[in-house]
Amino acid sequence: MAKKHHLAELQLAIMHVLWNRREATVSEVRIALKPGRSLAHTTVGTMLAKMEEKGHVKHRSDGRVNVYRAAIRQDQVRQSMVTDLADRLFQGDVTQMVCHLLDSREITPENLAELRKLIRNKEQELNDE
Amino acid sequence: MAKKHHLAELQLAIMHVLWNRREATVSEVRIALKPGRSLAHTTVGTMLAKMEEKGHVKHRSDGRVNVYRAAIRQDQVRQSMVTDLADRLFQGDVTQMVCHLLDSREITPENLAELRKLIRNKEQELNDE
DNA sequence: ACGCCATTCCTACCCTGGTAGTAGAACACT
DNA sequence: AGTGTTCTACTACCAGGGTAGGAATGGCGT
Repeated sequence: MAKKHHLAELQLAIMHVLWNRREATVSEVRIALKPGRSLAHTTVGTMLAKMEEKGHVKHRSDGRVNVYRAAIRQDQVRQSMVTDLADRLFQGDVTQMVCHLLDSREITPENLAELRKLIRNKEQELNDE
Repeated sequence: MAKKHHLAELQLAIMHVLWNRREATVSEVRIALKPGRSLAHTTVGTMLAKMEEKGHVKHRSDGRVNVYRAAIRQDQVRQSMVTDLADRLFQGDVTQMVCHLLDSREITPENLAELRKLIRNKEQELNDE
């Protein structure tokens, strides 16, 4: 039942690394973060430790190296954070939110086509019950 | 140019109060927050002061009472926070985000109809250039 | 006139995210 | 064996959100 997975900036970035490759050491995470974010090795390590306390990641020891992996799924986090924002910012009004989303960035005709399809499917689902 | 209006939980709640009524005193904000959130008078005052430093709200003095009002528009905040989340969580993939949004809560057929219309308008816009 | 009440201002505190230094273990090279 | 690198663990520190207590002030009821 949708625990509040509230991941902050850096934490999300780290999770993305972990979601992409199944496992990663501190160094690997640090390297992966490199473009755009130059952190000390220890910083990444500390962050991972904190995240482990919260249950976001797990680790196993391989020799003297810690290998981390995600302990929560990307869907769950996306789900929970999107829902959260929809509530906090739009009082749950999905339409409003999509509206802002469409205004917020460049939309290609392909995007719109996809969205149309998405909605059609959803309508189908509703009818099937 | 889309400043990062990153409003946290309580701050957003306060802004909502200020957006709904054009102006409010500390007490009024406190009362409005009451269902679900019982804060000391001073807490609300402190928060408003902090938010004023950041330029989120302004105030004028009416007698000995401070009357606060929003200094940023709801659209701006919505825009900036939605965009931000889309980037951080979906690398900017709007379709993905809408997809999660549709799964995240109860959608009525009316919602879907609205969304369809929204997309149609958007497609129209694109064609008009 | 005097004590009570509401209100602001200032200060303090705790927690979390983010950042990193320092110490110490383990290997690796010469 | 000595020096350097890499890694973890521990500790520290700052900023910001959130929370509130105490002091000061001015208004109000009786």
